[in-house]
Amino acid sequence: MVAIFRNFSTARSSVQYIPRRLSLYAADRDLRRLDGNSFPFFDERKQLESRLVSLLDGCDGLVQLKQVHARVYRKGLEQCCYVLAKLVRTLNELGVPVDSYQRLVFRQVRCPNPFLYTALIRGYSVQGPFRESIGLYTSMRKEGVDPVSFTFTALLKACGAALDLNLGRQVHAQTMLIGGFCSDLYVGNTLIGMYVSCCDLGSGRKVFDEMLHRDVISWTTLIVAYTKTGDMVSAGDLFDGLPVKDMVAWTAMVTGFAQNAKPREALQFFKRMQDAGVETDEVTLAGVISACAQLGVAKYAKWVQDVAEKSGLGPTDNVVVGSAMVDMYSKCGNIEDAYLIFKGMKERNVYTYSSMILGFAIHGLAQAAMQLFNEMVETETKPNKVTFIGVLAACSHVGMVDQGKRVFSLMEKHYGVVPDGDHYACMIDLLGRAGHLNEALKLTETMPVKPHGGVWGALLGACRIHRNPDIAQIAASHLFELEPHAIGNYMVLCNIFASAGRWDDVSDVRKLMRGKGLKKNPGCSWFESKEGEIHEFFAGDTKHPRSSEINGVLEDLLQRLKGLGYQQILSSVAYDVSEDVKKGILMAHSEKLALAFGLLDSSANRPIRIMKNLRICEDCHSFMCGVSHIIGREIIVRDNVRFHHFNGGTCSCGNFW
DNA sequence: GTAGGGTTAG
Repeated sequence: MVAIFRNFSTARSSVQYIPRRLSLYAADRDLRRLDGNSFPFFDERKQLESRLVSLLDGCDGLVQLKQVHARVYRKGLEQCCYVLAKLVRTLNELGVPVDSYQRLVFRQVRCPNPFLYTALIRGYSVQGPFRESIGLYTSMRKEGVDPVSFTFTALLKACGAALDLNLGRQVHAQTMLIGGFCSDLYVGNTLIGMYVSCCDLGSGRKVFDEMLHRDVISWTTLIVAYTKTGDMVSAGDLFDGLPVKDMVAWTAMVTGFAQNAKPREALQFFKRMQDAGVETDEVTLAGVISACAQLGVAKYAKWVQDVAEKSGLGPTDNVVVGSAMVDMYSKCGNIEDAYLIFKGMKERNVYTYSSMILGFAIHGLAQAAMQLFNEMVETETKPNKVTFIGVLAACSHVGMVDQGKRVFSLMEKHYGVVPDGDHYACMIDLLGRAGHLNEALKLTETMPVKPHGGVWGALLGACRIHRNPDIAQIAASHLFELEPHAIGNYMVLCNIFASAGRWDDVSDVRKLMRGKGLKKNPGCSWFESKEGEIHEFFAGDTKHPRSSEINGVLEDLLQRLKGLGYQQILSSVAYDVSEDVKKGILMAHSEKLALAFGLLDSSANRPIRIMKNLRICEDCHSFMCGVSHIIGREIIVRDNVRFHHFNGGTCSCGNFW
């Protein structure tokens, strides 16, 4: 593929490339120019052409389109590139495969003009095979037909879709070589897009910097490129310099923050956007809702639903907003509201179903998830890879090993979704949680794709549940290579060694962490008060104004639980200290502080909702179970992985998390 | 002909 365009720089002046087709095309063009409007025949023909084009415009199905095509023939316009280019464009829009119809139309034309060529090139650039676009461009040039600017936008799009940077560079060179196309605004913008798609942000930036004229699209293309690499600072700098900001540019920033796990910044930006009087549409809202989902706070969920309803973009009628809200409510711990939104939606797509299935999964409602999946496959909505992650996760969280294995084996055969590393991670999780650690290890070592951090992490997590320090060491050695800075992995291994009383190993891991300059993430829980304020608690925290009341509540709960036979689980402390110190550490865990505050603050009969940044420990889990029994109220804890619904002394996770 | 989207397991 080196320099496929080598010969074309001189194509226009080279006799060998100006054969029959060009002369025919030129003759046709000249004839029409000479004809002008002086002949009544020409006017008639023009009218006929326009009528056929508007007929094509109105076609919304292949049957209609074929009828119009037959009419084109009957009227003797089967060589008219103006009408045929429109026909090809309409076929492209309908998603008809280029080779099945458009190419046939094209072959019957003796001298295709640049627009007909471009229409076909565009077809390939959208649906592939992308390289066919280049092939067509090559023959176009061989025939001496000059490209137009949107020939290049189509070609560049194909290069971007094919992720072929080399080819993109060659097309870029062509735009400069054959006559100033690179100064066309559309071509410039598409060039930036091509470089960005091919992961060459530097070249995209260079095109942007050298453009004579830019518009808001040039800026936004680059802003999005920065947000996708996680560089929100550069994105923000560009945005600040953008002279006229439109809704799309604002949305790119809001969504960028949400996608980079900065939900508070996303909401702040959205508020700025509203203050600037910029309109909101479903895409903006999708980003805002995703930010609210990450915060997991009921107050924000209600607020954003209000905003959506007021903009006429409520979840009932808008599938994008609705799907995002299903996810948001389930991540706010409110699976009932998530399901209400889901049921109320007029249209549901793969995002809607996947969000709901994942919602059921993280709330431990495996049967509901399976049932919904079965309902889904009876609709026309095809499950995708995320849907299967939801289904497998649901099985995993309740130990439905056989069901999970069955789904996994049918994924590719029945639904055409090839299992990737993520799906294998789910399977390792499923087997490992259920205690089949050797089988899980074997699958990890024999899986057809290279296991990533998620796979070894699932195995390590299973070793923690089933206290297997030996397999844990194997998993951890891979993890420390793949994710050397992920503190959680080191902590899990510490905990596994601590539970086994292997304090020398604990100390080795701590040394390893210190050597890499890693520090444990402090445990943090938060609770939303009646007034919608967020109260944050760290482990061992005494800074809260009601700290002494909180301790009083905890002491009282502890005594009452002890009366029912509760014993503190000292192995949850990964420090080699005395029993009394361990007991003290356990009672100061952040989720216990949040629970006590929740009891002081919230209204009776309402569930107490606590959020936590780390996984809940065994002692807190057991404590929460007991408290839910004593107080007769539901306690919902969202840890970094899933939700626990504590009710009447048991948890929805079945002590299996 | 060019820009922004919601769901991802440990």
